[in-house]
Amino acid sequence: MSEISRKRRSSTEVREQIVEQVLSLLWEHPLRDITVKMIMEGTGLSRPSFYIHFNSIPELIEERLGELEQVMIGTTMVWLSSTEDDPQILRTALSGLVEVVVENGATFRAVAEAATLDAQLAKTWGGFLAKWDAAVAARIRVGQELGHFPDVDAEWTAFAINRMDAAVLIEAFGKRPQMDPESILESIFQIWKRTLYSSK
Amino acid sequence: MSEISRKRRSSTEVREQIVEQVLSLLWEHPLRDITVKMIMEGTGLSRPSFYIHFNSIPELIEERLGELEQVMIGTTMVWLSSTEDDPQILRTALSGLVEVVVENGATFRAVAEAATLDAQLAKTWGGFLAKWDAAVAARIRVGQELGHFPDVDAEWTAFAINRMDAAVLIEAFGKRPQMDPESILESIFQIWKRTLYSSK
DNA sequence: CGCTCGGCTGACATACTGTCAGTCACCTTC
DNA sequence: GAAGGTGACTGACAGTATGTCAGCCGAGCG
Repeated sequence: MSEISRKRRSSTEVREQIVEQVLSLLWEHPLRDITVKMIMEGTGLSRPSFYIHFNSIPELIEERLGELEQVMIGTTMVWLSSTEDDPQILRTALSGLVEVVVENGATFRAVAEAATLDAQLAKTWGGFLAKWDAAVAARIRVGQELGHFPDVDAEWTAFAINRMDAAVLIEAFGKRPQMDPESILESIFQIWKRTLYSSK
Repeated sequence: MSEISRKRRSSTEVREQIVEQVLSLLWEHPLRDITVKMIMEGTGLSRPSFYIHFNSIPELIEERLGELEQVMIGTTMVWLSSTEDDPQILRTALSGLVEVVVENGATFRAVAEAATLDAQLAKTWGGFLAKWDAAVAARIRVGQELGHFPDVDAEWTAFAINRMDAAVLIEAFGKRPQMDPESILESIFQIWKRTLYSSK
């Protein structure tokens, strides 16, 4: 009998490996099929080890959402903070959004799926969307005050059009094969543009 | 000890009672909190009895979706089959849609939630949405041929705007307290109108 | 009256989750 | 280099849900 000498690794090292494993599983399976057992089989560690590093699968996914949120704010700030009457700025922002979701579609899909499974993530995801609603509504109001945008209700319009973005991007890029990014970008951009910049 | 004399009821009678029980639970709890045990406690029958009438909770929900689909087709046909260049017809159709979801919001929310839990319902829900995509895309093409609608991509636009409707209506009316139907109708109507009838 | 049909149930097998006492590798300190 | 602490790690367990099945029993039929 050979003695197996176990190597100890740093906590962050293992965490990263688990995350990597989850992300790779997410591209191949819906969240409902992913178990802690399945995740840990890909790491050479036991199932309980998962709980040393994360409290649950939804919590792990929630962490990823937080990281992606930063990136998304960065790519859309160009439009949110602009005051010009130029739809191309909006297009740039939406294009950045599309790029982020094309890269991380499985994570976003998992967030949406896990939100129906886990009360905590449901709350976080709802808050995430609400933040966008508020930001877009504020931008619409600025455009209206400057006479650029039509007199639609800023809050409800932001709500509706953000839900479109979320649903479309997740369905289009949440699993492989993904839909064509150019076509998706063009179609949602047209809807945004016609809704807000129709006077042009 | 008193002997409890059990009454036998017809299968359809029990089925209806179970459905009723599920619908009432759905208005008060997210689907993830609803168990077969919880459902059957409200009926005076044992848990296994559930499986005599339904194979699973998602399957029960799927049945309800089928019934609602018929109603929805009825309320939207007025626009889908029209050839006039009048956004008020669209508004009537959307108004009917809003009404159906206001009444049955919990069911639609449950469908969306169960779609992430159950492969079969995921397929049905995807097919349901795809049917609407095709119908709306066809209507857009008709409008374009008549010179009423702008030259957007019919398929992708239908896809995007339908996803908006589904996400908005479910979030707005899927749980109580519901959002204001008039405001929601107005906001999604404006987006549809500006996207398709912008020349007006 | 006996027989069958079908609604119904207790009990079981299975699967996943989350926890905990206890083990073991590695690092510090003396 | 021995002692001791820290923290990663695991086997085993408890809890809870699902779906199934052999068999019970009420109702209607011949």
